[in-house]
Amino acid sequence: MEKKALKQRILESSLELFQKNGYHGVTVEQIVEKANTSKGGFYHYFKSKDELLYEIHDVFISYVIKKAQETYDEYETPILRLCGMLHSFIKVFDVYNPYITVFYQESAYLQAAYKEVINEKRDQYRKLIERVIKEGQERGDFRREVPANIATMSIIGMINWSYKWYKRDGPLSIEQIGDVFRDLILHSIATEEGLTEASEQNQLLGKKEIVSEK
Amino acid sequence: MEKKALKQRILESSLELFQKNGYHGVTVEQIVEKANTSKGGFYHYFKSKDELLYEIHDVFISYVIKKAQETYDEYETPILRLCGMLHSFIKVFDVYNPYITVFYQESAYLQAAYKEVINEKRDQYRKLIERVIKEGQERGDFRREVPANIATMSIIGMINWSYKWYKRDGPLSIEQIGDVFRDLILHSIATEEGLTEASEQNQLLGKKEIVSEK
DNA sequence: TTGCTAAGACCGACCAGTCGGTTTGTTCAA
DNA sequence: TTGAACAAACCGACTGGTCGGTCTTAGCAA
Repeated sequence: MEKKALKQRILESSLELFQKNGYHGVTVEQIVEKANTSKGGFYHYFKSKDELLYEIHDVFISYVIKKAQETYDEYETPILRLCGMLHSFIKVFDVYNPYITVFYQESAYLQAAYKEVINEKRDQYRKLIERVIKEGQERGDFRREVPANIATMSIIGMINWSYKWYKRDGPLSIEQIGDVFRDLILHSIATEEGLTEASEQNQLLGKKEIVSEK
Repeated sequence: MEKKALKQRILESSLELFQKNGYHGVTVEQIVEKANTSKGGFYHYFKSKDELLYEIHDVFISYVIKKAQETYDEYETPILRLCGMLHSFIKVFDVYNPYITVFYQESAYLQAAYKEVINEKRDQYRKLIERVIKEGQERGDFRREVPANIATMSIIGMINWSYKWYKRDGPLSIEQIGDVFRDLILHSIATEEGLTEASEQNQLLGKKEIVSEK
């Protein structure tokens, strides 16, 4: 934590500390010390500790939305779009890992005004996934009897929860986990036709299908 | 909050407040006021605010484990066991709703010693589900190519996440959600044979299959 | 009288945020 | 080229308020 711009240093230091001790388990004093600066430096860049928390939230959710939207635009079919979004979101876990923990653990402590902004964006993300699923149902790729909103939340839940157990240095790589998630999700909502289409398309893109070891 | 034993009143009051404002967003003073007692009353029953948090965690996770174990013992086949455990866990959301929120939101703030005890129990629960899945794979009910540990965490994640969006007075009943979850999970991990077996058995137990509206 | 339960005034540590200041960088007139 | 004038970046001692926890006292049942 040295040469970078001070604001960035503060963000990274706080993130690391928040992840370990929670927002309320960390004092501004500690952040300032880890970032190698002072109270003055901190309050020069942030109006308050609350604002810092908000900024962490906003950086993260904005990035996730951007990635999802890009993926949506990149592909044409619901299946490819869904797989792509899964893939991109899973990958965020590697890069933005500390952000994620703070995002899901501490959002309760956002001030009301900030919380509203974040919830708005969170909803935007949800709606994009739901849209992909609905389009897939219309096209016959996904089973129509599954309520799209519940399916959406299931998928989001399944992935999001991994922030609780996934460890970068654990036995499972993020790619492995992503492949299994894709497999599970496709099997859970795709129709027969959708499933075969999916395995064809994913083969084209060089994505691994999970297979029995023996 | 009146007639009941004071300890229970304190628990319920704190739960309600924690759910709304988070552990650190609530003072002992507020708890005491809502429970219609005093600091003296509070510290007579709890060594500290931390201990109260621990007790909330413990009551919840112990109940969940007990229910899961009972369900395991009640049924014979992996499919019935899994469906039963889903059902019982989903139902906990209605009864123990405030506990769940606190459990998943505030466990970061448990003191190290307490945290260890809770993690131990949490693991116990995870292993029970994983066991059912592995037994199902051996029996040919569940697809063998799916890693049991990831499947377990997917299922847990899917269900757990619903504490973030499920509302008791929302448009979706807990039974509806549970039915959809069961459908999604079975489709995601069951084999062809497992699926047909599941629909037969669930029909016997009077559980609804989800169907297209039109 | 004894012993459990509870009341509530009080304490002291802790911590977000302030404020008067210094240092560093930038601009521009002479 | 210089250095005066200004501004932005950064420092850290201090404060005011908050809140978990203590302690003395009081009610009351047995």
